[in-house]
Amino acid sequence: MAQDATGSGQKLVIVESPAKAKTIAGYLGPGYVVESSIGHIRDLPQSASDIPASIKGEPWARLGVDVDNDFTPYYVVSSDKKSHMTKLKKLLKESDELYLATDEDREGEAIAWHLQEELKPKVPVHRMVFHEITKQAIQAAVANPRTLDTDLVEAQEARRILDRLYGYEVSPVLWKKVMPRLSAGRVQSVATRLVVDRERARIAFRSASYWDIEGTFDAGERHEDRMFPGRLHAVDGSRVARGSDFESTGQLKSSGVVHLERARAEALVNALHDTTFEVRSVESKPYRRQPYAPFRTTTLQQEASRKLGMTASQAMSVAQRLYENGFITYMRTDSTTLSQSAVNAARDQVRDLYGAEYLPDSPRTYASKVKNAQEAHEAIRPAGETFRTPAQTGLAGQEFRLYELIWMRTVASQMKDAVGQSVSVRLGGQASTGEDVVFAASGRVITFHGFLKAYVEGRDDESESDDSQARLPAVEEGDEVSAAALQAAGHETKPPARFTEATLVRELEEREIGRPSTYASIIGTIINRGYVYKKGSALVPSWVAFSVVRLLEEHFERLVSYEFTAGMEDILDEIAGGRKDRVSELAEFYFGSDSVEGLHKLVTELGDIDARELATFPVPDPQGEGDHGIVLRVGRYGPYVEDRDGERGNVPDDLPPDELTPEKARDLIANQSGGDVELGTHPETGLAIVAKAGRYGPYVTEVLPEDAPKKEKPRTASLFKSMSLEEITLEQAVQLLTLPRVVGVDPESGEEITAQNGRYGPYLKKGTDSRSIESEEQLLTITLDEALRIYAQPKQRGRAAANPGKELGEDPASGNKVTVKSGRFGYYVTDGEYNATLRQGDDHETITLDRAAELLAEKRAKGPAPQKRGAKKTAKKSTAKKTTKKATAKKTTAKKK
DNA sequence: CAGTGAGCGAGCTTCCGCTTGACTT
Repeated sequence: MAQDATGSGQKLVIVESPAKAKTIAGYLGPGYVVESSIGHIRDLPQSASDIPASIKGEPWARLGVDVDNDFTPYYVVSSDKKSHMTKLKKLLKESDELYLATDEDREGEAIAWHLQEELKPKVPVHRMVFHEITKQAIQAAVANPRTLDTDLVEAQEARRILDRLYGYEVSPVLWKKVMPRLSAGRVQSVATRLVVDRERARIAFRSASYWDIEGTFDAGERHEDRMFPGRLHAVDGSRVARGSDFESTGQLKSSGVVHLERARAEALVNALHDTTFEVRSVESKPYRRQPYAPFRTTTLQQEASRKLGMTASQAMSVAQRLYENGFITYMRTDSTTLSQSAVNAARDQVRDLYGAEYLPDSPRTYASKVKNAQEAHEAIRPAGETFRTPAQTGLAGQEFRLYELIWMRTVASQMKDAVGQSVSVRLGGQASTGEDVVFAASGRVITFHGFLKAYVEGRDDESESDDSQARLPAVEEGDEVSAAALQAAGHETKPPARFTEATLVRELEEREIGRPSTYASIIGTIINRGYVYKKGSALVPSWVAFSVVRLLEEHFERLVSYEFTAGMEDILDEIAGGRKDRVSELAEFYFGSDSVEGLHKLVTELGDIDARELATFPVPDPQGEGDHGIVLRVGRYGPYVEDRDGERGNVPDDLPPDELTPEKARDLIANQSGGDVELGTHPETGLAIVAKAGRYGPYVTEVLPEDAPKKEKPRTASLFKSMSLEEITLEQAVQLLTLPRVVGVDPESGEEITAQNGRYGPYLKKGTDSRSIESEEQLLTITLDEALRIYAQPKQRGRAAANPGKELGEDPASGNKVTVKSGRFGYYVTDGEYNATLRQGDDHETITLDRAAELLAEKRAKGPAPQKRGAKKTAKKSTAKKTTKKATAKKTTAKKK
């Protein structure tokens, strides 16, 4: 069995993170070599270049999963992990035993399994697990190993394969129907939908305005806090409406409340000038607040955002540095549990810093708030068996501030509750106009601050936080109180706030979507795809996101339902428990069942997805002006608005969807034509000449009279590269419009030679024979003699003449000359017969003959001409071609930007 | 989204989760 063993007695322990390896090595001592896997070591092929040759020809190669044979996944060692795997193999060779000590969760178990598959150990293998990194825990773990949990690995593979099928099958639908390079996925699509849904709610929102009275009251000089604020609460026994009494439609939803308008509120203020108020009631309730649980990834991200203004990824990268340098425990965790030694350290610090009266009798524990928590790690806390105070760390800047936050939160989590009294006072009085009015004042007195002494959580809105509320004087029922100031105050109900990074992450976590290691990058994904952009800290969806979300909702409803992931988690749990089978679950997802429509069918039957319809939205109409007939369309070149007459206007990329109104749209349409530069009238035709910015760049055109026959098209001409919209003169425009210009007649053939500008630059044309010329200016100046001289030369075909390329040498296979050339799709090598585009990682400057020969050989292997391989294949080919066309068009515009 | 003239090689995009550096600015 241990024939390869060295007899050295050395044991190899593999964990996931290098920082962890370092710490654990210290706890295990000599005889153990601790290395890390640095996360996952292999994965399904990510792109075409990763696909192993053995499966390249398969129809499912693109997926990396053999959907027809039990969804067998094909894994490849990621290129950046190859050298690391060599190192691990070498270490294993020198060892007698292998401990797979990856995290004890679904992904960790899978990493352990992949390691075993890839390392093929011939020595005994143990699975070792621990949930906290203390000497005790580590030594206990190494003494009590178990075996690999293959059901858990199955669950991970199911998760991985499902995500691949979802992502790699649905994304191409978006390329075809919306735009190339878009993406869909179990997590990102729901995240995008959340942002879009919120924007929809904002668009549908109708604000309501309401008034009340703000007062400052004076309880008299015998009170310490004599002045206190109060707000109008009721008039003649009916409660005054406040924000929460209104629907999002602006309608009042509560009955029996008075909706105060400005005039009534101001009249009341006047009628209360001489009123003396009486305390009608004083209600006091005990107040008690428990400390917050220690940080996990999402709560750390939220507080770092609220208190330190960090983005989710900034918070994570600062935390990463703290972790690597041994200041905090692992920062990607869904657990709020503290190890015993951490609890002790926190309690010690409470006693030292705040005194024993702040220390609860027994340690506090926090139940997990996360339903699918995998609890492979501790909560995020200061590292070590005793905590360093921030000052003792020697840290500075962001690292200091984040450490301080983590330290305070951890210590506070082991402190006593804050207790006090919440007091609510009602003041009554009579207006001179006869109404009975009631004002309300509320306050809080904290008698014991408890944990609030150490830590107060930030708020997303500016409502009162836990430690700040007005103090009220100790008034009693029947006391007289005067109003020091009264003022009518107007309010408006506000639409639901946009998500920020932090609130979106919190929402995703609550819906069990995404994992601690991915929360920050989800934001990056939806921003990079152009689904969402940041306006300050708010996340605003683009119109493309509206299109994509609508397509997914209408055709892949289940996949973007907010419950999909939760349902998947349940199934994965069943698989992990050995009660369900990976293959049949994936088969149901992909091929469907009686109750579920399969993904495969959905993505192959796209005929009824009407792309134009999906990309068309009526412009929101908050004023209710009725049928304004203006729509927004998401076009290839971005969003634009179009009115009934087909007049269009570009919508700026940074105009938030909820700010687009019919009025704004009309503005955009008007400005579109207003953006044209009127140059004057043509001296001969009398027509107005305008310069415009067009799809192919700036151009000039003439404005035909309204009554001109439809057939008649205005003359147009692109500006020369030396001209600009700002500087062009009428004279230049008139000259441009003379193009195409007749240069003369070829005496030999009798054909007319003309000079004009075209797609590929300036050229001459004689019948069907065309020749490029050097400069645009020549279009206006070239003489017949010069033109004839050009035609006397043989036609230079292709780029070959202009760009002969660089010769590399002779192809050993064909014996042909191999050259590198630059073409429409970038650089390629050719041997005169076959052409092969350079791949990612190839460089046209440095490419060698060998590499070129390799590329050409691959090309040759594919056969000379595309072979017919049955009707199905041909059909597929034609759709592929269509996307190609789209992609090229998109590229052109992208460049222009 | 203005309208032009030929002809040259297609190949690839995309998912979620685990981890760090290696990059550039």
